[in-house]
Amino acid sequence: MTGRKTSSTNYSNQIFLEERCSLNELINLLSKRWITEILFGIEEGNNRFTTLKEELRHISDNILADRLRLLEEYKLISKESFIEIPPRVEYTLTDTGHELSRQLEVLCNFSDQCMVSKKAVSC
Amino acid sequence: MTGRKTSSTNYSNQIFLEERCSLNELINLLSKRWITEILFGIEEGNNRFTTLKEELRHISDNILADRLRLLEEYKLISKESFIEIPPRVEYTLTDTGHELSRQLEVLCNFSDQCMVSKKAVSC
DNA sequence: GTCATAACTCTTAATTTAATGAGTAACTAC
DNA sequence: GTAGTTACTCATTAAATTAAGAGTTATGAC
Repeated sequence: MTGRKTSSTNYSNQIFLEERCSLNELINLLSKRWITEILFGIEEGNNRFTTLKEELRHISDNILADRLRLLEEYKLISKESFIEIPPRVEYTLTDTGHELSRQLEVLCNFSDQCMVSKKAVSC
Repeated sequence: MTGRKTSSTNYSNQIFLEERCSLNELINLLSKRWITEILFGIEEGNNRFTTLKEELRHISDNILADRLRLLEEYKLISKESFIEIPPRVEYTLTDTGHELSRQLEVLCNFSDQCMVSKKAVSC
């Protein structure tokens, strides 16, 4: 999870795209592996680190931690820590998070119909 | 552009996600760099390799070729080749492609409002 | 005193993705 | 006969992303 090399063409191209359209910024976030499932999981009330980890059986700890951090940074989820031993932390969707989730469900219906098995079929 | 290693955890996790929800397959496609801009470009009538290359100033040839191939494979665009010298090839959106483009515009409005400068603001 | 627990962090290694730069075909204009 | 055109392909290198595995902290249960 070390930072990017901001002097690379790779980086400046990403910036070019994000400046052209904020959709590219959103897609860049959504394309991080596991992130949609984490968002949907939290929406459905699966709101803790360990239970999310159980649901998404193959995710590794550092990735889950990173994704939760990202979602919080983008204000799509918020985090509440309870001072207990062992610690308890709960995540919930923000209003923006709920709105995104709703939009993604629409897109999901589209992909269900149109992305069957690696190739689109006519809608 | 060589193939993936299908025995990796990286690969099997991607499959796990795509089987969980087809949205992940769609996002995986949309997350390929430049692909949304190519889709929008073609929608707006910028329908040739060279002109797309000019519009997206920093894209490299092999990436553009790969993205066009992908979009065609997913039946979001179709390709017409004219037997001329120098060759001429034109791309157009399929019905599915138009529908996707429409859906992405909605998502784009969302991201315009909510992804201001790397961090979401309340809607 | 050893183990378990939750929610993480850190380093390193494997894998995937994107970029660079050269090359191709077939013809036209100069 | 040299350069220019379009729509590509190919091999190599650079960079980014993901995964693996160990470590942390404070406490309660045994």
